[in-house]
Amino acid sequence: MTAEGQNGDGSGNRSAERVLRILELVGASPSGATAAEIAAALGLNLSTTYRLLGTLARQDYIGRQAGDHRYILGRTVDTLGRALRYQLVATPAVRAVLRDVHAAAHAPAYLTVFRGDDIAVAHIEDSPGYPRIGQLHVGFAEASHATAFGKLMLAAKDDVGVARFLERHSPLALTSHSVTDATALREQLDEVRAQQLAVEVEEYMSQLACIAAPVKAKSGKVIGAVSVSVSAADFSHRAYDLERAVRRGAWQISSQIE
Amino acid sequence: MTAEGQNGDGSGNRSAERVLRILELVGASPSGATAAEIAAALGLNLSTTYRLLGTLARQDYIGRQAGDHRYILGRTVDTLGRALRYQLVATPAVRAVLRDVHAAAHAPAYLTVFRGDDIAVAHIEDSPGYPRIGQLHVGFAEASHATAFGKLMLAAKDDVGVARFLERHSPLALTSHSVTDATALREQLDEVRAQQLAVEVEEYMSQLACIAAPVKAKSGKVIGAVSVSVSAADFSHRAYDLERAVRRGAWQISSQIE
DNA sequence: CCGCGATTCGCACCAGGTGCGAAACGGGAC
DNA sequence: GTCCCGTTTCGCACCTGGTGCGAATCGCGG
Repeated sequence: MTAEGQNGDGSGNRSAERVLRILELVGASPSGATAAEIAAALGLNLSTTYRLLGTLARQDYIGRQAGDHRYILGRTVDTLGRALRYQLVATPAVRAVLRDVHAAAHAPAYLTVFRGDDIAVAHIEDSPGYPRIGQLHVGFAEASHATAFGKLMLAAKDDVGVARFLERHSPLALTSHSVTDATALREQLDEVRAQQLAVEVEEYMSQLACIAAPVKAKSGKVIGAVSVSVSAADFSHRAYDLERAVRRGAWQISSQIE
Repeated sequence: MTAEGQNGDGSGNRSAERVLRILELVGASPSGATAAEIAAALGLNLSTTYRLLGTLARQDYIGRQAGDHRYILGRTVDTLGRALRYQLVATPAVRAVLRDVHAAAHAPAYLTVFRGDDIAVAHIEDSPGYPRIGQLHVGFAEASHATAFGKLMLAAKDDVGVARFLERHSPLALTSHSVTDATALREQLDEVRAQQLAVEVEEYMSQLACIAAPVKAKSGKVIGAVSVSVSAADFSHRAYDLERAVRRGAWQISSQIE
């Protein structure tokens, strides 16, 4: 290792990283990429590129539309994407709990799972007509200090973790109610820890309020959240019922784990 | 190469293939997999496994839930899955065309893209209340000789291609109207080629009919289909209008390509 | 029939990847 | 606290698998 690699860290392999990089690159261009483009973009030899593309194609990670010589993502990517969704939800029993929460709260119910600084939306149980968190869908979502489950995720971290998060995602003002001051936010998190509950009113979207309870592994570690969203107007007089609903749902899911 | 590889073909690399295999394996187990399990399943050395897992984790292809030591699929997989859907649909203009087809036909409109022997559902335009092809969603779908777009895909192939397809997917009888005889099917395909249109009545699902027109690249090659599904009862007296709608939609999309 | 991109093939070199063993974590159990 | 067991990282020597180059082949449009 003559210290000339553009590869930041020490350990690792090369071709593996390259295939993955290719995959991302192919995914990033809406109309796919040609072998030559890929080689150029990643600084690879053309032969090497074709060999790696072959490996990807053989396993159906990439493919090409009839007659075109551009590579685009393939069937396996689709399969993996679906698998991811299943992994997040795991059991049908979990869905059932969410359905109950939804029914009890008369509001959209969400199950989110925490993954480092990321938030994965595992499941959404909803019926038409309720105020929903805009553009939230199953899959990964941008973590935000302004959502109830975001607060819960942050509250699960220690000071270092919170600091690191804030470095990367500085607290933006999404609405006029968003908390943007780091100290104020830390105080909120203390409150969240004490109550084992996070509440947010119009911090993320105006007119919208959200309440979330922690899902815990049997070790006690917070690994996700059950939450519901309602209109800010409704929130004040229904707060207690909503709290009951999410607490109950989170408890049920927690006890189902493992 | 002492001819002892369990790897069927000649060319290829190893670690690349291994990462991909790991990815699939992790995706295949609903609750994820531990490093040890993966190593065992793929016959890898533990050290190697960790190194490869490290590569995958660093690029966020896999991750783990807080506190658990099982690996599950990560954020990048989600990103790629979404990218795939965009690649299939490409432009908003295409969606607009489908919307028009949907409106004109008063029926669900589908855009499918052909990829070898696979069919990818690129987009569905629908409103509640219409008879829809069961369980069809955006992403890859099993190709079938009993669907209108399946016939179109087959018609785009030469005799060898059709034969190869039939070897792998023998024509099953999904309903009492399904065509299961290879010769009869070939005749159907000739008709499809002549008409540049595929029709199917209750061959795939009873009570359901489907009509599809080919989308062509500027080279003239058939690369996909625009189709609609209606109840079999409706089909007879609306056939002409439906044909117009899909032909028009397919034409518009074809002319938009590139 | 020629020419130009895309794609595959062959081969020699050598650095990246592998496997092994051992060491450092980490967290329950007692 | 201490011991144990499973997980994860580290170091190192060997050598195989991967790379890059050039040439050959394919496929198509003119």
